[in-house]
Amino acid sequence: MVSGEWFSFTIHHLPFTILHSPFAIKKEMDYKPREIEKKWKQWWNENQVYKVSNKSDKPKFYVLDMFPYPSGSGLHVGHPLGYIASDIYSRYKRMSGFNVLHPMGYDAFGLPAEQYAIQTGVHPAKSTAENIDRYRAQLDNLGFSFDWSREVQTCDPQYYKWTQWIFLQLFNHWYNNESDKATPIEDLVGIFETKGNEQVNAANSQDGIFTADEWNAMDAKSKSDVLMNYRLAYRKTTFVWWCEELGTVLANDEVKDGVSDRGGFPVERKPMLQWSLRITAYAERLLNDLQEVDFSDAMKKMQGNWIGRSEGAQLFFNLSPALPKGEGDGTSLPPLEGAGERLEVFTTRPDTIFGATFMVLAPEHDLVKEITTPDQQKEINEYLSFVNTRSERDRISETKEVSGAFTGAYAINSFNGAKIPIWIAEYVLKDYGTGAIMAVPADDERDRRFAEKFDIEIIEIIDKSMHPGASIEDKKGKMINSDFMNGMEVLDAIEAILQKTEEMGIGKRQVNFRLRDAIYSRQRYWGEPFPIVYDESGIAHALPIEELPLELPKSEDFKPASGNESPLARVKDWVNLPNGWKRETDTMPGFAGSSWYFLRYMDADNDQEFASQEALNYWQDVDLYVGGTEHAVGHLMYSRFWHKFLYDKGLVPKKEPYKKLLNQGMIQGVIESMYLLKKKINGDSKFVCAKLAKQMGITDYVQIPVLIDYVVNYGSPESYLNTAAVKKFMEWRPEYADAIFECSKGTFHKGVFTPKGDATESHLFTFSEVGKMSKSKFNVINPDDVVEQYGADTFRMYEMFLGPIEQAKPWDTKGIDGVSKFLRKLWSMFFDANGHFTVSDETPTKGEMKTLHTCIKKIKEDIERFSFNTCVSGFMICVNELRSQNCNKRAVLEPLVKLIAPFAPHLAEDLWHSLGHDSTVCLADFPVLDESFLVEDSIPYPISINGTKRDLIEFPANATKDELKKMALELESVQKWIDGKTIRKVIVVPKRIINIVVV
RNA sequence: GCCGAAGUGGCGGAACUGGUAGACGCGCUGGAUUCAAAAUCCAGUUCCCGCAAGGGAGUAGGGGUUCGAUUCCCCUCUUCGGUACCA
Repeated sequence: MVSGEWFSFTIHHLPFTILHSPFAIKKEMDYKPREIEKKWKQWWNENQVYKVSNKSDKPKFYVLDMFPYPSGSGLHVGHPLGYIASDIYSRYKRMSGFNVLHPMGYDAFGLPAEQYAIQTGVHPAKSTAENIDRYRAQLDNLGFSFDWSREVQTCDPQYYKWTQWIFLQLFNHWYNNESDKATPIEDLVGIFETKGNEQVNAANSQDGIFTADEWNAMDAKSKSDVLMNYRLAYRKTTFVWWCEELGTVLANDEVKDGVSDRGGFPVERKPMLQWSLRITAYAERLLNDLQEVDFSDAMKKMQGNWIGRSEGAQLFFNLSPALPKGEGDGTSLPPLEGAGERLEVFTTRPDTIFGATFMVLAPEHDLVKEITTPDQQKEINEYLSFVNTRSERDRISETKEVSGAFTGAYAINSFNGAKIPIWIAEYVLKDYGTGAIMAVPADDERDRRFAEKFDIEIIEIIDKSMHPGASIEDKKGKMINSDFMNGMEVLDAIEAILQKTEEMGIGKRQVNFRLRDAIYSRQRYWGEPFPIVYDESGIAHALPIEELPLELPKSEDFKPASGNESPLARVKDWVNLPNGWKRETDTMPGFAGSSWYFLRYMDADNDQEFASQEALNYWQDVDLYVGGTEHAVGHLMYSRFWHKFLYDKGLVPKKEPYKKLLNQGMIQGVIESMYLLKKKINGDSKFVCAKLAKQMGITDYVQIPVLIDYVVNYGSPESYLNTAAVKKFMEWRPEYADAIFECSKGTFHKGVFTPKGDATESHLFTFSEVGKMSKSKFNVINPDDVVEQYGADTFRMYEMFLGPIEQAKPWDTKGIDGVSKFLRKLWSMFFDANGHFTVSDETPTKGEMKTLHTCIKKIKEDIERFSFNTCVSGFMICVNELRSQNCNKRAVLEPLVKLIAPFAPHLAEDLWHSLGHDSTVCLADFPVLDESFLVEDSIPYPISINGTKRDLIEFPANATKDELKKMALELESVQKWIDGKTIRKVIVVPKRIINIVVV
């Protein structure tokens, strides 16, 4: 550019440019990302650009990332995907006039650090701190705009003080179903003292009813036991998932497919005394309030299914003792007392009662012992021991095969006096409903299988002939063989029987949830200690707030203890208090700290409260929460539950913690593996080429994952190892130093390649598949390496460019060159070949302004709908167009720099300062769209004949429909197609298309 | 099995409310520059027929609604995610 142009600008227009004549700035001509990134990161840091205040005139906006668990392997390229998206959004909002809270922290308690400690002896506190340092360095490398002054670590006593405090609040409350909110436990004591528990409508696990007198007569321990059954955090013996390998109990969502989610170890059902949280009290609200939040339908569905609400009825059946063979009415049943006298089942289809030809109890059901007749005792015992040997995996894998045993006892159908035999079977679960069902083989698939196997009568009760193809769930058909319901439609019959059973006092409407209370105890060291002490009689007492945080003792002995004991039990001087009381030795689970961390960021240093009311009222809730779907039923449910509890207490202003949830897809890795023959050849291992292995049976070989760095063309079907790679592989895995490597080109053995034909080197095909990026698959790509080569801005934009944020996709470094090239092009628009700053203050052309404003419109719209991949292509189009226009005008380039600042902040900051600014681009105003630049004089109209495009013609933008129609029909290209035909119709869609229909 | 999401060139993907299918990028092909390479720049690139002009087909497959369908409806197939004796 000619430098003379620089002095023609008007000074009031852009006053600062005078300070920077083109001669004053001498830049390196090339874009050097690593240099400028280092420089501006430091500058941002020194100037505390990202620090955010709780006081502002601007509207608030809270952008939250799911904080990471700092694992030993560090971040891989998949982790930052969500962080980049949220960072772009935060920066965009900040520039658009919002006071943006965008914090980061660490979910630092958990099993892996402890497993690592057991293997290596390194204390979890130490390894966790080291991992956090590493994560921080990796995160810093990517230029995120986090306000680190608000960092939280869940293992920090100043943080978990409040985790413990919230736990104690849960401990000190019960759930009142009448007012539908959590209520202080003192209130409940007051009710018990005056009225007993009969009138209390609470979420509870209490069996039986007591009067005020009975309550008042109880000793302290009994009272404490009763109250425990009402608390929101309670201790009870329940069947829990026990993982022997991990030495701890696990929650429902930590068990998948019958094995532990972490580590994949077997789990078993076991009755244990454990702390639990009564999340079931909130089931209905957790379900209903999903309507208010902006989560994906898939996410809502997942949570809805997990909660699993079903409407039905609770029905009671009188029991009948089985008559001993060949005798009169002598009974072998002991008299039952209290509620146990009747069998209680849950069913969604009370209308089918006349088809109930047997009852099934869960094997663990309390009644089993009491009702089993002597004749059947042996059979029942055998079945119970069979059930005991079955792992959860067995039960899951054999869902088609039914098994069971007859107790010898009967239930009575109150409507017709029919005697219904009572069985026990694995397929009925102790946990769900009442742990007992009435089985209707005519109308239930499992019940039918069972009846067929054990030759039990099947009574058809619904005539579905009018509804061919309708499933059982459709609830269609006419009742038959059903006494007073005969002829009714199913839905009417359900209503009729519900009324009747309620009148007769043998049943009532009931809603059931699949959701279980959350087991909250872990027999581990590396977690929050419970702020609970037990007195001599075993009554649990809350620690007073002054004693919080109850710090985790600095034990070096964190190995799992024998039996069900927790490692903390061995720290005797910590457990045993001077007054003879004992501390709880279990620790809290991983989800404890993560259930409320987003609130702590609002006021992270507060040592008086978990966060001040002022801060909570300012920030309110999370506007945008970005994270993976894997937390759908765990973390998200727990934190919504805790938040609702705090809301009941008036401690947080909103019912729901997260307004909008964005789920980023997983970035997967490519797993490359080699085929190792199971059979050794003369004592040596042998690997064969993937193409050879395909011809063999799957049982002949095992797949050995190989470090992807060695593989040529990794990720493609043509991936292979050449001779050099095979050598590297042998160095890496010395146990295979003497192995034979056979491929179609020849055989490699002990450093010698024996070719088949004239091949010169080995060409050992490997097998490629897309899968999880993980240390054990040797396919981890460290973002640091990519950043080192291309720079953080390129990395950020490339990750966004890969595809829609919500979609899973495999990492592929090919293609990053395109983004890198784009940023260099953008850079080069500001400098000439000699590195002179060449931005001019000339007035831009209409075309240049149109290009700019088209881009502004696109970027703004696309950021707002989280379509970051199309933003990147929008920038590319803009830069390509401006370059073809040879644009170097400040009035275009300066807004462009601001536009791209959320995506490539380092580059933008550098150019921004080159443009003469002293303040940061991060807080500059985001460019505003001026539609007037987008107005067109003419519009290209596709002309189609019968829906097929035949021409593309520019017509004046202000032409009327009739004019357009006339002009279109006159076109030569149109005449050709309509010649000799009849025009049926001409459709003119202004600004879109003209379609001519001919016959 | 049930629930949910998706299926578009050689590849990643675009087309937001039914209106030019394949934007943008990678890769590939040709050319310029260079002693040469890298880098850069220019041109081309859905498939089929054709030198071309042009024509035909085409968004997993089949059917439908419509002047017009990647988009809406029905059926089938495939892939991914969730969940699973839930009564």
